[in-house]
Amino acid sequence: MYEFTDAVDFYIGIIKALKSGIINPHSPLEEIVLKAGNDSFAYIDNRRDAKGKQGYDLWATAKNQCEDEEQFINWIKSREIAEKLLYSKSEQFPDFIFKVRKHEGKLICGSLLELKDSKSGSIASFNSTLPTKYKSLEEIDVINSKNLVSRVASIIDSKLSSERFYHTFERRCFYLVRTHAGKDDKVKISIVDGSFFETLPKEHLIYQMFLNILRAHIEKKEIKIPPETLTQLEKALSQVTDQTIIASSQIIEKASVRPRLRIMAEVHSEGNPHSSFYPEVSERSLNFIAGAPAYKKELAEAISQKIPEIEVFTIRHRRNGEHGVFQFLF
DNA sequence: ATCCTACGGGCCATTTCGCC
DNA sequence: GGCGAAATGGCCCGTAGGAT
Repeated sequence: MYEFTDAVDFYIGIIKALKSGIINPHSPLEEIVLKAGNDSFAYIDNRRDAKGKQGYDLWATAKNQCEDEEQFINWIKSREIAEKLLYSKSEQFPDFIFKVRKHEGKLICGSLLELKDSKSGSIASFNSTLPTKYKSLEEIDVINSKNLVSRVASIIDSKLSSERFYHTFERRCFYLVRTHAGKDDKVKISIVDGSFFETLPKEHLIYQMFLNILRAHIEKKEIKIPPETLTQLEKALSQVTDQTIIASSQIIEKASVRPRLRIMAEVHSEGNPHSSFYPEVSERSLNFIAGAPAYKKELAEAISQKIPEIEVFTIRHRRNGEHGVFQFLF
């Protein structure tokens, strides 16, 4: 049992589901996740369709522990979950959270999973939530400006949610990425470690962005700003770190529109494992791609033991170094 | 000629606000 | 406290023009 166990189990789950034919490479990503994930989630963002379309009830286990429906509803309400939220589509970050586990006295797993589906070869844009390697539940609450996600997760994680570091321990972020969706000969699907996308702290990314905009204007208008002023500005702008504040629409005096600034992020091809940068990642493949320690020998052996036809190799991310790739061809 | 990337855009569900 | 409107968060598609 190690940090990546939940993601690896999930990867194996997808392969098994593909092999058995209950899903195919063109099934909706949500369906792939739910059919492969088999009761391993502590949070599902779209609980409405999970239940309605895929027959996956996040609350099934919790319900079974209650005597009847009424008792369950009362219990949920005592945990500050309104009944109408049980099966809603919350549109919060993230799409899925795996259950936490305890190993040698420490919390592990509980990884986050985001879905990105795209008809083209590039990864669908990130809107408002910049991709990172780790996030804690506490940070998720800040991103969402509410704590629905952590409330739901802690109910499903039941006893383990009272562990001391439950809300603060850093959880791995994984991204289930599909490119060339619908094209049978070109489609690629990968579970990608957030480290593939995050090569700089996101705070750095944000203020550099504002500085770039400023520089471009200075250049275009051919105006001179003393270097000291720019240094001061850089210092001031480095305080701009909170995407929630950035993304809220703003009231500008005398304006009858409220401008809204949302930071979206497009993945560079060096950060897209499906791009021509990484020719080793084949078409018609399902991959698990992660930085250290994922490609350590023990893990590779454990995976190969379960699914012998998986190929194991490494690719080199220009900025974040070696990443292990587990590849299954379909 | 074909592929790829950057950018712009459309659209919609849920949540919160604020009025009655 | 209920209700409609406004605010917010999110998804990913289409396309022009550059790269190969």
